[in-house]
Amino acid sequence: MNADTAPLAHVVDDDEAIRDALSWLFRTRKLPSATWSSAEEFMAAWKPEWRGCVVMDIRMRGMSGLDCAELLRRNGSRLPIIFITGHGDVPMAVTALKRGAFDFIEKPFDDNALVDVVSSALEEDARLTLQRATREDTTARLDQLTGREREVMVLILAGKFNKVIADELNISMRTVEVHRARVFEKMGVRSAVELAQQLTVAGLYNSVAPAEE
Amino acid sequence: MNADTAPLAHVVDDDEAIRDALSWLFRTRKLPSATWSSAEEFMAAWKPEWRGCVVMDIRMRGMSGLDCAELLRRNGSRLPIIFITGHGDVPMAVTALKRGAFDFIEKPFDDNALVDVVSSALEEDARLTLQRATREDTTARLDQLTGREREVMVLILAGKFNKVIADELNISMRTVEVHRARVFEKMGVRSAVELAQQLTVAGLYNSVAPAEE
DNA sequence: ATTTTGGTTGCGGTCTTCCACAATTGCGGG
DNA sequence: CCCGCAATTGTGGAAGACCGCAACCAAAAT
Repeated sequence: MNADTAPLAHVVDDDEAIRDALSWLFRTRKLPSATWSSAEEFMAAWKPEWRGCVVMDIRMRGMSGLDCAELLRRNGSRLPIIFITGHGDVPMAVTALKRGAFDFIEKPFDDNALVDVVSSALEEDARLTLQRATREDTTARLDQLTGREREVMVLILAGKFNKVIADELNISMRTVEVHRARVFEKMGVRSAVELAQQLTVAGLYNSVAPAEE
Repeated sequence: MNADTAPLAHVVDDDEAIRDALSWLFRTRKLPSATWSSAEEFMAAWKPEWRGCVVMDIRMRGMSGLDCAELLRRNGSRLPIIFITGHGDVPMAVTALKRGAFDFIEKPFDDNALVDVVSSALEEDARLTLQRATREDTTARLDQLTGREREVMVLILAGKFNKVIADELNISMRTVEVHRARVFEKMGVRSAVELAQQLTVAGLYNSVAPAEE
């Protein structure tokens, strides 16, 4: 794993004292971290493949932490975000958490508690990343299917016989067999059951085989 | 749907003025509700089949709202819980939400906002209830499988041929076929693909067919 | 002692799947 | 105009899935 994708706790705070304190804290606890002095700076450098988590002040000069989180989500990031704040109120915390923040911690915070939270955020990201990897592989395979193959696949997943599929698509059974074989080949499976299984673990089942009956 | 299972907004608050205000508010907005003057009273009456949501004060004489929520969860309830509080602090809100509370609202609250939250909580519960129904049906079917049938089912879901399954279990192919047919019959499906599909929508796939390969 | 239930097996046969070999049509790009 | 690709179809055969019928054994229940 190269430096760009190694998991990091990204500290985003416009207060240098806090950055230094957190940086020191994480270093002494063996948690890799990086610091950014503003949301703008962080967002300018951010890349989708970054792993780890974000530890961010809510109130900063320029872009707020909440807005930054929103922007991250919009850009497709799923990095767990831990907000820290000196003057947070309940509605703010509620909003942040309901929008998916990993945690919301008030200053002054307990060093051990914060390290624990960051650790679990890193674990969470590792878990999500792993899950996403198989999902992306499956998506890539799905993308190389031709339109007809996709149609056939849906019917296969509906548990229909080749004969029935042929009938519904007004093509010969033989053609269905060819498509079926190609689908299995491209999806890297050897049976309809394996196909269903793969789509299930990738969490893509419902997106290709809409519920019916 | 009888009176006991009709969706209700259960108001739990030891302040009669609040109970009356909420009761009136919900009544005028056509949201069915019931009131309870303490967590103990509510828990004593509570039944697992209750539908709707809970609107509860955090700070009450006797059992606190947080403890009551914990108790509810322990007893298997998945009712969405909306906390209201006059003197909440950030850590309390964070704790409540991270433990699964639906929302956390400070007094004085905006009537319209509260009604919106309760409405979405009711919708959420309806959604969960529906989902749980299919899940329970599937669980019931799963429960009537014999041990051997379950073993065979797992291997079927692993995409293995009857021949291979017979080999792994040291039984004849014919026996596998019999078990296979019974599994399909008891599960109410007609193919392995449908079986995988059913377990998927019921969210039980991973509990019966642990990831491997 | 008898019945029920779960697990087991064989036979024979039909239906489906899967595959190699062989070909045709239509479309877009070089 | 030729090439590559997607979609299409056919033939024939091997392999697997599925089914009804018939049966045996052991343990548990009645």
